[in-house]
Amino acid sequence: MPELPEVETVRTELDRLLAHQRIIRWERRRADLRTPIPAKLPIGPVHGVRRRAKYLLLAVGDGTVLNHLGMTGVWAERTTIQPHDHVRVHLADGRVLVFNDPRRFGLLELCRPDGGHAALDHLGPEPLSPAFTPDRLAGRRAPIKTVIMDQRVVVGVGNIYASESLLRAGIRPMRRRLTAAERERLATCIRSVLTEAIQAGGSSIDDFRHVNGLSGRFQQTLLVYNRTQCGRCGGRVRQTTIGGRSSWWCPACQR
DNA sequence: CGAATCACCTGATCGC
DNA sequence: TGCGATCAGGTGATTC
Repeated sequence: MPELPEVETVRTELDRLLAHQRIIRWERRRADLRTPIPAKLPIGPVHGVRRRAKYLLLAVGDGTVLNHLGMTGVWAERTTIQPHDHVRVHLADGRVLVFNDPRRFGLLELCRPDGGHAALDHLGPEPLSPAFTPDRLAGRRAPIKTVIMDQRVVVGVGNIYASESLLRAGIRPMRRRLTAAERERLATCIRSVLTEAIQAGGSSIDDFRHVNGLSGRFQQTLLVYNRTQCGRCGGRVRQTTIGGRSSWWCPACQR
């Protein structure tokens, strides 16, 4: 479900909520996420919440907890208990932070003592860092949409923002081997789409929610994803399966 | 090695 | 109303 803008939105909110707080207990209600949630997780003062790709890293006490929202993972501050609540994090001030994930593609694990984790080892550059250059999109023969969703090429782009970036860049998702000018345009559009989506608090197509339960606003700005009419030219949007994922594109705006 | 396919899991929706 | 088929924003294993 969540791509970079959604994870970054959650990061900001968790960081604010946990600032100057102390975790006194991790209450594990059910352990069966993508991998089992460890029985023992670090407690103590929260030093901060960082993000790498679509992963969240919570620095707590003398350890770091790695979290991925998968498709349907949501963090919420509430004391009630709901179906699919996997973990309840008890804070020293009495508040409770809950991780809820119906589809269980999420992840909650302990990082190595050095703060790293195998899941982070082969990730490409952050799209909003100078390390993400257009030449990252060269040298692959797969459809370009599959290439930009490959987390080894560049991180943070999922199905929604891949479609939106390609619409903005005027490139059809099934195209292979782009020209240098097209790679340049696409890299620029990936950055602008993600930046604007972060500013809008992410997109809530289905399950994504802020920590306070509110929806993102960027879905109002989407031009092709899950649409029948192109938000740019008004023409009919085509839907095709690429790399096993539903893909939307505009034959008039994209070549 | 890269590319393509599938599996993981629950819930919502659609057509009959 | 009920039921089966299909699909959903991610990732990783497997196969060719």
